Amino acid sequence: MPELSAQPRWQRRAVDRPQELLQAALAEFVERGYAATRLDQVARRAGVSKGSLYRYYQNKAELFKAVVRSALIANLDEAEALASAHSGGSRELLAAFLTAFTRRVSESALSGIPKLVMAEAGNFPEIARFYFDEVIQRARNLIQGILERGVARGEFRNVDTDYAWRVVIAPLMLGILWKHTFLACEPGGFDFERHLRSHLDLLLDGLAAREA
Amino acid sequence: MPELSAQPRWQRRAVDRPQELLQAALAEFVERGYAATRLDQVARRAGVSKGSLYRYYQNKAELFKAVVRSALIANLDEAEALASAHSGGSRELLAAFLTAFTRRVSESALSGIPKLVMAEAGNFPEIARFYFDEVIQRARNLIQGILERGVARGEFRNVDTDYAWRVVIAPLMLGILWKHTFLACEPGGFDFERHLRSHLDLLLDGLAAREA
Amino acid sequence: MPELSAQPRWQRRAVDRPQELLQAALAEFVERGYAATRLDQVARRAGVSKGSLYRYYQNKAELFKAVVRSALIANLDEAEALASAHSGGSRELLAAFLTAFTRRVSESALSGIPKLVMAEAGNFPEIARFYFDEVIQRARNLIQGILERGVARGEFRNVDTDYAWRVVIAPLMLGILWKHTFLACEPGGFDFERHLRSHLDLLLDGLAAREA
Amino acid sequence: MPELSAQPRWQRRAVDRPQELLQAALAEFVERGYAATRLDQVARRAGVSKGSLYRYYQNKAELFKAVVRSALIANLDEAEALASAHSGGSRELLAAFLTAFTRRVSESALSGIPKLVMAEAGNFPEIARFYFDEVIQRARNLIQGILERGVARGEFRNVDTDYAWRVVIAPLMLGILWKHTFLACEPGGFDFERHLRSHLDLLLDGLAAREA
DNA sequence: TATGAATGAGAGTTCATTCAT
DNA sequence: TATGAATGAACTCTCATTCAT
Repeated sequence: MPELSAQPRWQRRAVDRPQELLQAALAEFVERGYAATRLDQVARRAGVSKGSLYRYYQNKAELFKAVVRSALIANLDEAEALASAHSGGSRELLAAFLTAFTRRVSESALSGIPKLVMAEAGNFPEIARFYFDEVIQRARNLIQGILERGVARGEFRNVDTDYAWRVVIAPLMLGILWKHTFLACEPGGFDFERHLRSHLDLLLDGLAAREA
Repeated sequence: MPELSAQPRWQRRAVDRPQELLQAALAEFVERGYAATRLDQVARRAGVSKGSLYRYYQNKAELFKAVVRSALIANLDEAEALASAHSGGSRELLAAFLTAFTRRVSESALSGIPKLVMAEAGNFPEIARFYFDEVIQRARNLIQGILERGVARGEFRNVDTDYAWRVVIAPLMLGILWKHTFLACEPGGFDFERHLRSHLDLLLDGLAAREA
Repeated sequence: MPELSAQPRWQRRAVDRPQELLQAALAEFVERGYAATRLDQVARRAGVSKGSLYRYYQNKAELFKAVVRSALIANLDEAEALASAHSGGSRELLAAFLTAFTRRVSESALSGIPKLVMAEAGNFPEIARFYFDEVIQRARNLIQGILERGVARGEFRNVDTDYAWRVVIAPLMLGILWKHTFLACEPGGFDFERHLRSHLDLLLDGLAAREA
Repeated sequence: MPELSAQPRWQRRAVDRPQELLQAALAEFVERGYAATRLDQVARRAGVSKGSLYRYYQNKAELFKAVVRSALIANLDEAEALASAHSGGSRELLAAFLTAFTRRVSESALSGIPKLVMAEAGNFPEIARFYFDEVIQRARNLIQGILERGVARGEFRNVDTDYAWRVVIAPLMLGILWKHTFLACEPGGFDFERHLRSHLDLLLDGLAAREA
């Protein structure tokens, strides 16, 4: 009675497959970069055969794009949600956003994505564009919005918001970079919290001593 | 009949070749990343045959390291020189340094190196370490020194200099990133001068509005 | 329309492939030596693509070692079996062994292995050592054992068995050499049987005329 | 007065060059085999530039042939000389020849040549043929002549001289082989003198015990 | 449908040979 | 004439992709 025997060996979790593949691929791509990533290894990590990959993704480049897309999309919604919680002062709002983002970077493996995008932008212009449109632009809208609101309300000085938003964001990117590039070189490790505090301190109050 | 045999098929240029090869390789590596760069293409760009590369560099990895090393070494001395010109106030000193660095990034092709290092750090730990030791650490000494001097002289607030130096540097890195990753995505281009002004403005005076 | 798509372009033969590859490689290595053997050619001879070789053997050197190992191992057991058939006089035993070995050399393609090992010993010390340990030493034990037994039983003169075994073996090696090096040069060909008879005749009774 | 200055830097010893090159090449070819020998290395060993090689030998194959030829020719005359000293008994003559040859093998670097020829015979049929004609055939004439003379004079048994000569020679070849292939594997080394004694002992008197 | 053996284009690398100097 | 930089064909090896099973 062959029919009686339960689930056929494959199809086990055909539904979860894409997710598992994306996770495995994300890890490998972040670890080694696009070119140095072996599909063989991705498949092994996901617990499937190399051939099966091609059932879900047309080829390596498509897999890569899917990885980036899916990783970003997961994050975008949360960021947006955060942004709409705009009660309170602009100062607090900005701090809240930067804090939330820093937490995320320090904790999640997803922070590998920005690094990946930067590294492969030359070979994948569409990825760069996608990231720019979906991440950078949204971040810009968010930050610049906060800045303009703050200026309008008299909480912030009248800064050049068209460019200032990048300066605001820069230490976040540096944090990502540090985590993925120089962590191994720092003997004492890197304290994200302290970095955040330093960032907020300088950003809000500047370096200059105030005369009494 | 001198005209008969026109110019020779190739020339012996043992002295200049290494430099030419490094330049060609730098351009290709920055454009495509390590793995996607074809030695064939590097050679063609330098105007030699693929085999000639191997007279000067043992293999692809060595060529890569040589590219990074030579590009960095050229820059380090100047940075150091700049640092020793320490007359004047700390505020001016800091501004001078950031300005000089921004100019360099915006003008020279060498700014591709940091991006390259970040992208390949995972596959070339020694390169990451080298960059960290020779560039990052020097920059840290420089910046942190200026900060501490400024604090000591009462020109700056008493900030956490152990971490603040990274915040100071972050917009420079973002500038590099922008140039090499997102320039093509920005319809209006990127104005390094304005970015610098914004950076200095925020860094020195902060966001917060001062009460009268 | 079954005729439309004729036989498949290739077949999966994971079980037989290694053997087929070894055979093809053996032939090529013997014919040309290690360095002059092209993997391309080995693959073609085995009826597979170049890339397939690498599924079964890590690289050329490993393929070479596998060839030598597998060729030897096949033979060793038989030799051993032969040796244990030690009934009868020592004279007959020695003759039986030399005869069996000569037959094998004259008939099998495996006799190319010793020649190969000799030729490549300089570049593959491990192969030389492997051959020495697995073949030469066994042969020595076998022959020297027969000699000592013969001496003990009064069948042989009291010869220097520590060195004599090599003299006993020498004409076998010469036979191998002849087959693989000078066969084409001998207009009348080479008669292994006659060589063997000559060998046994001289070995057992020597050259010297006996006085009545 | 530029003419006054003594010998121009090259031409130093243009006459000796070929000899020096042959020596260097012999050493390299014996050490590594034909294919693995680098002309670069040969040139360096001879103290000239790679390009200069081509002034004396058309290409690698020609150099190889010249090496073999010159190495052999040096030896042949001596062997011939030895052969003509045919006073005394056949037994002594044979012993004298084998002794002389063994000495030569154990001492000179030229014994690498036979090994080289055997190894490369497949790729250089002309070399094999040359060696066969110039060395093997002469050796055969020599040995077979001694054997026939001995038989005719009643000093030797009536052996099959057409094949016996090879059996006589075999231990010499084995000696060469041992020196160049298995020397490193023998912990106690290899005593050529003892090998020779064993050879002569067995060859002349055989293994068989004589009944009283 | 899942597998992984088989493919084959293309990469890095080597080196005999040539030729500008 | 001697040199060694430059060449380029040819090789080993890799791996994304296909397809027989």
